[in-house]
Amino acid sequence: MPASSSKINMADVARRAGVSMATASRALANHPHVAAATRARVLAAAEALSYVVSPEASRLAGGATDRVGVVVPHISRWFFAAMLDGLESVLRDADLDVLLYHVGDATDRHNFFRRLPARRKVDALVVLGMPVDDPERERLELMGVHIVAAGGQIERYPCVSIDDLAAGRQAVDHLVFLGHRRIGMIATLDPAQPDWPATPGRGRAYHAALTDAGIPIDPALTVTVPWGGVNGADAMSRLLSLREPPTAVYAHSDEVAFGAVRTLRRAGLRIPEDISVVGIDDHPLAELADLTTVAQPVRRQGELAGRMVLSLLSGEATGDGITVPTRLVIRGSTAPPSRG
Amino acid sequence: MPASSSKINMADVARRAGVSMATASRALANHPHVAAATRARVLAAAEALSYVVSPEASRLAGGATDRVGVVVPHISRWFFAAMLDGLESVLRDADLDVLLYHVGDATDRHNFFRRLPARRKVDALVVLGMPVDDPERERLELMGVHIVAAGGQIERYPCVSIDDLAAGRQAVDHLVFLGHRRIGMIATLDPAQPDWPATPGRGRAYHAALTDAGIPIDPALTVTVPWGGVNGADAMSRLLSLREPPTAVYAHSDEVAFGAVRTLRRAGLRIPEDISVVGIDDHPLAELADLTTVAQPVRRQGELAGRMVLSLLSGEATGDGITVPTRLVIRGSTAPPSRG
DNA sequence: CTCCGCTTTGGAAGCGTTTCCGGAGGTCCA
DNA sequence: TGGACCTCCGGAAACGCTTCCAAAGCGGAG
Repeated sequence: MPASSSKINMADVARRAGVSMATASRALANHPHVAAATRARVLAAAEALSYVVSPEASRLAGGATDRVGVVVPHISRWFFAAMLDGLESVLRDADLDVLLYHVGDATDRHNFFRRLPARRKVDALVVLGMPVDDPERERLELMGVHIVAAGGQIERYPCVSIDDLAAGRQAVDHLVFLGHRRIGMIATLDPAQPDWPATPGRGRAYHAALTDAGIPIDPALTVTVPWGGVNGADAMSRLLSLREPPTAVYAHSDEVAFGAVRTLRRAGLRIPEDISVVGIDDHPLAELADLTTVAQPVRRQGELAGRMVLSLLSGEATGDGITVPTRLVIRGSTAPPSRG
Repeated sequence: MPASSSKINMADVARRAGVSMATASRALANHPHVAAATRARVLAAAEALSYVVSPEASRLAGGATDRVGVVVPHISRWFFAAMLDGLESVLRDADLDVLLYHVGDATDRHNFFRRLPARRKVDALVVLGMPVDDPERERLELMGVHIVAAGGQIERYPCVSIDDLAAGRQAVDHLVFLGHRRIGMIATLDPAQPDWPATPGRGRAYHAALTDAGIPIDPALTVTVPWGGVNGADAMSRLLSLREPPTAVYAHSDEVAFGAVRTLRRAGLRIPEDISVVGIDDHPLAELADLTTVAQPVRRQGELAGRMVLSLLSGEATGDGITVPTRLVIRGSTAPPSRG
């Protein structure tokens, strides 16, 4: 039992390599101005002793934490989980640890931003699908914490996301193209941030598409509900109870569309013969449900956000943001309306 | 601009409170043998200076990291994400930070366990739905890292999970009770750990239930596929191509069942009139899909795992594990067979 | 041949806590 | 009244690293 295994430190490595601690530190940290041979000797010694630098000591002495925080409003939603997946893979490959923070409502968020930077726990922060206001941002930058946004429509920060307006247009234009003129919309809002419409672009797209097609906008055809499948089902019920129900429905997200489909099926309506349904996201189950949708590369967005963090940490300037493309995926839930 | 705000340390607090650093440290850490008045004075000083102890320094000097790691085989699957959600909420309430590690195949896992404990990055580790072998466990315990398992069938470690055998029986017994005698099973395996059947209990349940009901077991009625919706669809196709297809299907998880449903619908079969389908998990979309399933409290399991970590960290002994109950949820995807 | 400047290395001063050790004062009982 | 013991507190030594400052070695320009 190598009882020493837990006590070896950089001094041991330095001794074994026949150099000073200063040199050992430089070699291990890949600093310049270390002779190749020396560096190799140090690395070999470290390997032999299976030595790893103590993150705490390193950080205390001025190094980086090698940790990045991720702030998520809803951990268990597919969208965020998939994003997190991509993000984590990139960060892990770069030997960075991922600290996960769930931040629900505005109060949570406020507390979070107040406490986190206190003693730098992370080198960078990735904020998924929620806003960051100026004071918060300033505070973080002051403490040397970089910040990247993803999956939201945050304009003022380095950010990777889709173009919600374009995505929405792909969905609604598809319905218009099929000949629908009475098109319902199920918009969603985040229950945790009720005052902040989750995806305003998707709503604007609806109006723009109808206007462009010369279709008058009937406010009764828009229903806004908190995100979620059952709420989507409720929304659809409301739409069905209209004197003149829509012949097609545009849901802001696939999960909501699934709910709508349930309602329609229970009402005995056939999809797409009696009514068309289109969603956004391309949730993995959308394929199984045969749902027409607008696909967005979710995991990829997480990866890109990770890359962004990496370049930020390495001092490179990043562009102001990346917009990833979306793509209409036509499946069996949409068809021309049966009657004019 | 309080330029000093980022430089205040415990010495400042101690000075302001008129005590030594030793006392300040004890007061802040809630140690005994500190006069109440003194403690109050220190706390007030800390508050006034909005001081927070440096985790790095604290750890370096012998404290805890106040971090716990979570190891997950698949971040974006609902099951793991939901578990993570519950876990994070408990841990965050206890002021512990959550480090997220995605570990895919066996190689990943090996590397992970080799590297992690090197320099204690965490006080405890929660392993979600994957095995931990004895050497790994020993190593961790040696380094003072506690370990808790969840969502798996790991018997030898403090662990929270459902009883897979019981859950499977609830599903299959239900089909038997309805009068089905020709029951198919879609079993899954984890693509990342092909040699380690994901949920052996669910398979055993099938055999036990049929045997108890005096139904002979036809190996052709069992199809094993990698986890996932599309694979579930494939499996169902294979089952349908049998000379004598089943009148009911038991899928090891809801996502897989969704795939099966798709295949059945495409084949023009009605559910439940022509064929019954039952899953396990009670995925949020199962309700929308009207799928009969066996519900398990996923988020709750995460919370319980979190509590377990908490008591482990506070030195309390935990029982060897917690088994949470499952519950059959009968929806519209199951019914008696149409013909004997 | 000397001086300048560059690369490479070592010494040592922190970084901000925790905790061991010891001392001061007070209480309680014989 | 004199220990024995306990509570409360301060001094100072770690903890393991990074980096500033200097110094040593060496090549080439003048």
